[in-house]
Amino acid sequence: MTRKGTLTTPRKTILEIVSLSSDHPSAADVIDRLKARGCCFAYATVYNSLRFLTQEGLLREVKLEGAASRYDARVEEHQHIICTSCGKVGEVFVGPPIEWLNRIAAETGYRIDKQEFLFKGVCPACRTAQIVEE
Amino acid sequence: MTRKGTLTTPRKTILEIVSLSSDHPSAADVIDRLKARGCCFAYATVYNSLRFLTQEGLLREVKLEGAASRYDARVEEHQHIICTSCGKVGEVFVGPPIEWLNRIAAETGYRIDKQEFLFKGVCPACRTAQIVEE
DNA sequence: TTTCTTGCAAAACATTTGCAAATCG
DNA sequence: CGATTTGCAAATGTTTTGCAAGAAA
Repeated sequence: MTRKGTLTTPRKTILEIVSLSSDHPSAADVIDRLKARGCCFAYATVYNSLRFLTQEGLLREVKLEGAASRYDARVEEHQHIICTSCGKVGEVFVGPPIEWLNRIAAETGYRIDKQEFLFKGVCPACRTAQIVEE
Repeated sequence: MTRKGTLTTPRKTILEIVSLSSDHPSAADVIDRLKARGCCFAYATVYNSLRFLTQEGLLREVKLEGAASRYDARVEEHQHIICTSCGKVGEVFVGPPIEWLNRIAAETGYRIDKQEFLFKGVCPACRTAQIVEE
């Protein structure tokens, strides 16, 4: 079942970098942080490693704003909320009500297997800032 | 308020193409369909037009699977569900319960302004096909 | 004529691929 | 050894940019 590949040095290092980051780094961010540590792997290796780690369930790929995929070491089911003012990404652990999902399934005829939700709004810090500005 | 630009020929044609499509075409799809009609504008013009039409509220940009942005002439609030088997994209008009949104706002501290939901599952046709296969 | 649009080609990104060399098992 | 993984550079796909020429107000 767990047809594991090897947790090689690049893979282990990249997993560690993402795990220590709370900001959902992109591949480019990972490369920057590798450089900051004084080590560096080929682009292809970084992308391959991120794909490998995602397939193994050790990371989750998330698509937020912007073109680049970002990676999250929190693999538990959760969603994201992004601040339209400062870009800060929050985690959302409150799952959707089952009745709502059932209604969608009934109306569309699709069987629902997975959901990816992205909320947009204003984070607490920016809300405070907005009030001060007025 | 409605600081409108001009609805030029390229813009009008591209809006028409997206409006007549029910499959949320990407910029590349639009270019293909333009060619099929025997007319063709510069890449930049297609991208500019799509951005313009989106800003004017005549189209909506949607990010589904894949790298390319796709465009939807249904600008009313709704969400999407994609079949993981055949890729067919369905529309979801059942909005989320307000209590759930309130709970998320309370737990994250964010003010929620907008949501982008992508459901994944199996469409009716593919579900039938799956049953037949067994 | 002043401003907005278009066309074109090049640039900018994000990501993948092909292949030889290195490493793992 | 045979299979997997890496590095590198080039290719791919998507979107943007710079700028001159053209169309609109």
